[in-house]
Parts: sequence; C-alpha cells; structure tokens
Amino acid sequence: MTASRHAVLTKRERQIMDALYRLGRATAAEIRESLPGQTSDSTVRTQLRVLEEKGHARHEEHGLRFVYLPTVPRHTARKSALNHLVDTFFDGSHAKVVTTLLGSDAARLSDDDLDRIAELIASARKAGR
Amino acid sequence: MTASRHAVLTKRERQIMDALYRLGRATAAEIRESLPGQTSDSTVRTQLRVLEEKGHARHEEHGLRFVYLPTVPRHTARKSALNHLVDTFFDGSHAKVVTTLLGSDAARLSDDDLDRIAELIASARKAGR
DNA sequence: GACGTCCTGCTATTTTTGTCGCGGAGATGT
DNA sequence: ACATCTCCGCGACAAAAATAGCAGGACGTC
Repeated sequence: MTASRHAVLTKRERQIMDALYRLGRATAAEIRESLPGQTSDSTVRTQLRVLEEKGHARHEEHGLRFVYLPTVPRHTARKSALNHLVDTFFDGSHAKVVTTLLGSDAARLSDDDLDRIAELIASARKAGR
Repeated sequence: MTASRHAVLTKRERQIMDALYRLGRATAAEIRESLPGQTSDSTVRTQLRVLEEKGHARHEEHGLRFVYLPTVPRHTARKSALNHLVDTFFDGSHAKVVTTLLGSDAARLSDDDLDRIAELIASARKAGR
C-alpha cells in the first residue's frame, strides 16, 4: 500500500482539506460551517473519515470531540501546492510568481514586508556568487 | 450568462484543465499523453466535450483536428488560482508567498530576475508613500 | 473506388462520490 | 435512574463522474 503518492482528491475532499489547512485544526462542525452551501453534519463526518482512511487527515480526541487536522504539515503541503501552481501557470518560474504578486497588488505589502523581501533578495544575490 | 464563478471541477477535469494551461493549447491526443496513467482517447475527448459544455474550454478547428484551449485566459486563471492558494495556505498574505519563494529555492532566480524584483519593490515603496 | 488511418460525436455501462438516516455511546441535568 | 444532548460510525441509496465501444466522415494511397 504505497500507492498514495500524488493522491488526487475529489471535489469535496479538496474543499475539506482546504478548510482544514485554512483553519489549521477543526471539528467536524467547524468545517461544515466553513463549507459553502449547507451540508449535513453526518456528511462532513463521513468525508472526514474517508480522508483519514486515505491518509490525508487525522484526528485527536480532545475531551469528547474529535479535532481534525491534516497529516501533511501545512508548510509542506503549501510548498507542493505552490510548486504545482508554478508549473501549471507560470512555466515553472518562481520569479514570474513573485513579479505577479508584487505587481498586481503591491498595496497589500507593508513596509516591513518589503524590507524583509529586499533582504532576502540581497542574500540570494550573495549566495548566487 | 453562464454563472461560472467558483466552478468546482472534478478530478479529471482539473487534470485536463491543468494540462491545458500548462500546454497553452493542445489536441486530445496531446492531452492524453500528458495525463498520468493510461487513458483511452475517447475518454479524453468525452471529458473535453464536457469541459466545453461547462464553458471551461473551447476548441478551434485546425485543418482536420480540434485544438483545445481554455476559455479563461491564463493570466486570469492563474490570478485566481494564486489567490485561492494564498488564502488557503498563506493566511492571505502575499508577502508570505514571496518570502517562501525567495527563501526556499532562491537558486532558481537569475540575477536578472532579482534585479526585476528589486525594482518592483522600489516602486512599491514609492507607491506606498 | 476500395482500403486503412485518423478524427469526431454519441450513448451505454461501470465506478466512484456524495449524502444522509439511524442507532449507539458517553456525558449532563433533574 | 431517566430523559436528553452531543457527537461518533456504519450502511444503504442516489447522483455524478469516468470510461470505453461503436459508427460515421474526411483524407490519402494504390
């Protein structure tokens, strides 16, 4: 059973995993609330169980209730999500993403952010030589 | 008025749309080749037809064969994909994405890239004041 | 003009998803 | 101890998705 490498998630599963990553950790009820439209509680719980079987999520028992969380840590998952997006939409170029982000909506970056980024660029230059 | 706001794609549909965005434009056969595993040609074509009905793709007739392409232009699609990813994995912070990209794999950025980015930062600073 | 190749559109069938109701297992309150 | 509340898991069914078989049209070749 080594097959679950790049497991492809279904629509619902992806919605739930997204919610899980957005929230970090959540109960079935919390997840249901964060889903679009209305969904029965038992539906969400069933999906969660499936997600657990597939190895995408796990739960901890806090008191009475289950708190679900992703098995793959956020920073890992986001790295691969980012890579996939970069490959699909940006020809594999990290730089294109950066310029898109900076160009399209620079207003969302604070001065501190800009400083931090500038610093990273500086060190990238150093490392490059 | 095809209300195509957050149209949720199925697994296969997403695979195909990704391929389409990666390739820019492609025939059914090319898409099939770029899919993981083996899939019948007619399966791919059926999916393509569904994608057209749903308004996600369209085709041009080049000579005898159909060349498919996304209806939503790449730069538009990638912007929303990027936003979704930022919301899900980066707390809505564009800056976090930038720092992740710069930090994790700076080697992929050329000097030219770094120059361009530095310039964008400079102008963002100006605009911010 | 008969044949083989390459392509397309349907349509039917099989698989997978998605949904939810129901029963049970604690906890809680009276 | 009983009624009640909350939350869980299972199993059954409906709905959607995925796959592929088949027929037909346009070309090119001999």
